[in-house]
Amino acid sequence: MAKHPSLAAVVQRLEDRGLRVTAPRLSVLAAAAAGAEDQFSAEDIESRLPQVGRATIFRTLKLLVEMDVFCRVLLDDGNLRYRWSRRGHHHHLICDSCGAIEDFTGCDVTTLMQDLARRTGFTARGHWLEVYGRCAACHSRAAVSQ
Amino acid sequence: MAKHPSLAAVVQRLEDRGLRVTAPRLSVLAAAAAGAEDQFSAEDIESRLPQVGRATIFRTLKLLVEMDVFCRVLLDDGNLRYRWSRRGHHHHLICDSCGAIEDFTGCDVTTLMQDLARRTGFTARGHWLEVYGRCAACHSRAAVSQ
DNA sequence: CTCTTATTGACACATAGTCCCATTTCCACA
DNA sequence: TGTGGAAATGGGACTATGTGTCAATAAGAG
Ligand SMILES: [Zn+2]
Ligand SMILES: [Zn+2]
Ligand SMILES: [Zn+2]
Ligand SMILES: [Zn+2]
Repeated sequence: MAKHPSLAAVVQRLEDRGLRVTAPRLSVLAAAAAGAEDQFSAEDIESRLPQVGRATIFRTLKLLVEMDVFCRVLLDDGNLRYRWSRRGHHHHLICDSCGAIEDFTGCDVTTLMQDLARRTGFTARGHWLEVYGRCAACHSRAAVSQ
Repeated sequence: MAKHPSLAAVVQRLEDRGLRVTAPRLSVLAAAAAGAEDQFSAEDIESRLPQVGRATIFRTLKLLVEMDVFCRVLLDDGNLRYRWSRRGHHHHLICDSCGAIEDFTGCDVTTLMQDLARRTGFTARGHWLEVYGRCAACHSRAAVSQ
């Protein structure tokens, strides 16, 4: 599975929404794909694109998040990262020790929500979940160095 | 159940940690208790306490969050609120329509986590969950106005 | 009452954005 | 191929939410 969708697919989705395919938008996509990491901060994009206005960068990030091209990841320290979205409902597993982020689908909070509705009369429309811990790679690394 | 713990209890916890009970700290607690809402922003506190330095307000908020006197609530729009913590592991149900926040204990994400570990080898240390939807009161209000 | 040390306040700086508006650019259509 | 109108941009000011520094102050133990 590719780290991120083809540019053509994103362009298609922009056009489908009647939005323009502009140079700044393409630059942001390129800058997001350029990093070694699969995650990036707004600042990363800014510094990779000094010729693009800051307001435009934030507008574009917001747009691409709305379009589910990128998703936001809330780190344990409260900082925010962006990441190519795997699209559709998913959450993130964030490794404390190496900082890697994995996606995690098959979120089964529904039973939790149903239980909730029964108990409190609150109907959930959505939720935000981030999981912090230690990834498999860091586990084996730790096991080896023991 | 009281909206917030007694001042004496908080003072006790400060002393237990060897921290000083100072006028600014007491003011922040008073300002947090003063609002009509059970939630408040850093800015609310600032505006209620013009005589207290901004840095002190943020330092105090941070301290009280660490002490689990307050908790942070992440709204759907990304804004942050503070709230008297019910203490211990819990999450929030945030009503889209009236903005009310309810606490929700008995979070059973553990099975989810175990499943996760089996599938991905990721061991969860903690998690952050906020639930957005519609509260019971807003449901009945909607039913009446139909 | 006095000493030590935690804490404060002022201010500069940082990050993550938003808002405004004149200018530019895309692109549908003639 | 040209062009008008809408969409998007860039620059700059502004906001919210913090953090870091440091000299001055004050809590509270003895
Ligand atoms: Zn790791
Ligand atoms: Zn989910
Ligand atoms: Zn409500
Ligand atoms: Zn939980």
